[in-house]
Amino acid sequence: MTDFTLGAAHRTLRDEVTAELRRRILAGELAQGERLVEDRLAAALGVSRNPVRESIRVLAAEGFIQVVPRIGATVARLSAEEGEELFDVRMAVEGLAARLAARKRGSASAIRLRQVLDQAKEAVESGRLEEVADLNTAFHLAVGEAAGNSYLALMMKPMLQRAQWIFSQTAAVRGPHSWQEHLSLWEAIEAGDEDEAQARAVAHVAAARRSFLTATREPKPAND
Amino acid sequence: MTDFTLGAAHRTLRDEVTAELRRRILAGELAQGERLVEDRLAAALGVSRNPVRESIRVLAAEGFIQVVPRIGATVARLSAEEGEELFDVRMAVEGLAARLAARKRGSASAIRLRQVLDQAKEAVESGRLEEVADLNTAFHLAVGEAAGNSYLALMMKPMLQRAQWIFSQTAAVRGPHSWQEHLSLWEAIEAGDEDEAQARAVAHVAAARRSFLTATREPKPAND
DNA sequence: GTTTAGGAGACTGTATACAAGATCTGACAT
DNA sequence: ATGTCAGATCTTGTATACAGTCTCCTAAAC
Repeated sequence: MTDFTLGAAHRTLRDEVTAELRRRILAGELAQGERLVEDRLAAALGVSRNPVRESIRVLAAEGFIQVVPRIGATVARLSAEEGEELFDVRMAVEGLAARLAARKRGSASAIRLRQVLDQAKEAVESGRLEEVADLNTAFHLAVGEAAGNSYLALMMKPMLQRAQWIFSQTAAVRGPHSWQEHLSLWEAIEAGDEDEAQARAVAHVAAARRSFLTATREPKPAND
Repeated sequence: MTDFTLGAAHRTLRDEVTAELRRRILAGELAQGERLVEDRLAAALGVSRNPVRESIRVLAAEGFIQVVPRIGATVARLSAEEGEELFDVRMAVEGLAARLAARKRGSASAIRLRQVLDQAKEAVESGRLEEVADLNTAFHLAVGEAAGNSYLALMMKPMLQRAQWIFSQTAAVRGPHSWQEHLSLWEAIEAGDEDEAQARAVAHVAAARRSFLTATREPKPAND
């Protein structure tokens, strides 16, 4: 069978492997610290070691995998502290993203924001939980893209995926309340109110941090 | 000849190729948009295509290289706008880094700050220009590491290298004045004054932006 | 029982091979 | 002169091969 995607739109095995490994890590199917043996991954995914190796480098650069030369790769470990630290970075970065998005209101990518909100509303109501998590990341990323700052978007993507990972690991789900805050952030962006947009984005991340903290401090033993 | 580095400290060819390609891009030896043919790079560096390919993925994740499936890799292009945009991100991120570093003052990595400052003073006085640029990046990164936030440091590294690239491309050198600001930032961090540290870091980046803007607006034609 | 040497097996790092798509060249048709 | 089509060439994507190192187990020495 030949492939049907042409030219630059072609998805290479490497891309698919990268996406699949990232998905498995985010979904918790690959546990923190778990050893990643190239041979076995390659066999499991039905490819050779080469695409797997390239994927491992990419995921290592994104911080999901730790590589030690001549020893091998493992899924990264996230201590509770490291989890909490990420929220500080997010507040700074996402605050900026919201501000810039408000400044640039009406750009083409602002439409995408509304789309994601609508999709999410539907997914929340029908209780498709995993999809909701993806849409959450998609919304935050869309804010980054609406900011019209190419490096900001580039850098936010792995940051937000890492945030999603943290939440999936701690089982701290926030539910519809979080989407209310998204809607409120969207309104501020649409209104072009920079200060308000930044404030709401920061408050939203701060709320997420609180729910992360209560989730880690009580139900589950910290994993260290 | 066998290698002398043992265990995890071993430097693989991939690591060396990555470092060398990054260096060539930062130094301008590889021009923006330049085509990167795996065969030729491999031959030029005396290795096989495999380490080169893995390097390309890493540098693409860092934003220095653009990869199009089945077409190939090119050195990324930086428009003047994209260059300017990075400063916004830097102000947010480095402001946070300085604040956290001040909060954590006295940590082991704070000593490193002073070391870099001393090395830089020497390098500035003897006019070793390329080394000064590296030390500038090293100082900013050291602030990030002194913040004691693992993701912050991880994410700042490519961001600062990108900043160094931008400056090397525009030939906007700031000289000793910049190091005065570094010293001043260091003092605020040492004093544990969070607000002042953040303010000085932001002001420092803002000053860098101004010097970038004057450099691009006048002497050289923008490369778009 | 503990320690150490040795060797088998497992795994990574690197090189090479091959298939398929992308690009270029030049001839031919209009 | 312009456009288009076929073939040759270049380049990437993927698989396979092999060498060197690391790990772990076993057995011998103390």
